[in-house]
Amino acid sequence: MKYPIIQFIALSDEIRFRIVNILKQSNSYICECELAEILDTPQYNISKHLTILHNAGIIEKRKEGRWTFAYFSKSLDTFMAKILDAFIRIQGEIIKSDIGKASRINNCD
Amino acid sequence: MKYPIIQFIALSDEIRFRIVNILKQSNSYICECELAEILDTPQYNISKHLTILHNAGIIEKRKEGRWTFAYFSKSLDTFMAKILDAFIRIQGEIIKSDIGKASRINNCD
DNA sequence: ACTATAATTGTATATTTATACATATATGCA
DNA sequence: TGCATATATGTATAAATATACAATTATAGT
Repeated sequence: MKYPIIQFIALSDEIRFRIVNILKQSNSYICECELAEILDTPQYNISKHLTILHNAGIIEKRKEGRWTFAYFSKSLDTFMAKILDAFIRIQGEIIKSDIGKASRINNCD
Repeated sequence: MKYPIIQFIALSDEIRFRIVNILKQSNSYICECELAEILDTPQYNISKHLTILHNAGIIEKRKEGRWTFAYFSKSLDTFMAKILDAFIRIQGEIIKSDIGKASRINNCD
């Protein structure tokens, strides 16, 4: 792939977009099993989507015991972070609906 | 499609991304046949990709005689325009290469 | 050591999407 | 009117991608 569209590909799937949205808006780290529950999809599905998001540099992973926590990449280029900020602002309320479902969220700071 | 990823889908294809990049960076309107030439792909292919970009609200079309000119949407939400600005800045030189190929470009203003 | 939980990975299938091809429409000009 | 150019569209195929399923690895607790 010659042109830099890897981030757009990563964000062009509904489940992946929702994952990023949850991580970004909640500013927290969440384990795979939690994401599987929130998004109502099997865990192996989340696992594969997280790999795609990670390869695009949008999220990071941290293993802790049995759990793998995902969080919005802190080293992500500021511009890319702004892109997502802007997009979330543009799109308004629709993409906020998942946040409430996250019960066991952990503050990132 | 419940979540607002239509723009990401539109930008997640290499040919479509290059079209948007050409239109955005050159700030001009370009006909389909010209795009087909620049991007070295059949005309019907460009036609279908333009439809997808148009449905995502990223580009506009203007018919003039035999030609259909495409141009970067002026009514596109300012934030979305900034998203693309930022992304182009992030990605640097790679996405500038198509611009030189456009010989018959027309200023948009 | 055994069991349960969490995640990963390989493969196979289903779905989606892009592309190819044929054809149709629309315009401009001789 | 006839012809060339530009675009659009329907359908069929090829390619890419997501999902399902099975199996494996890793960790924690009993």
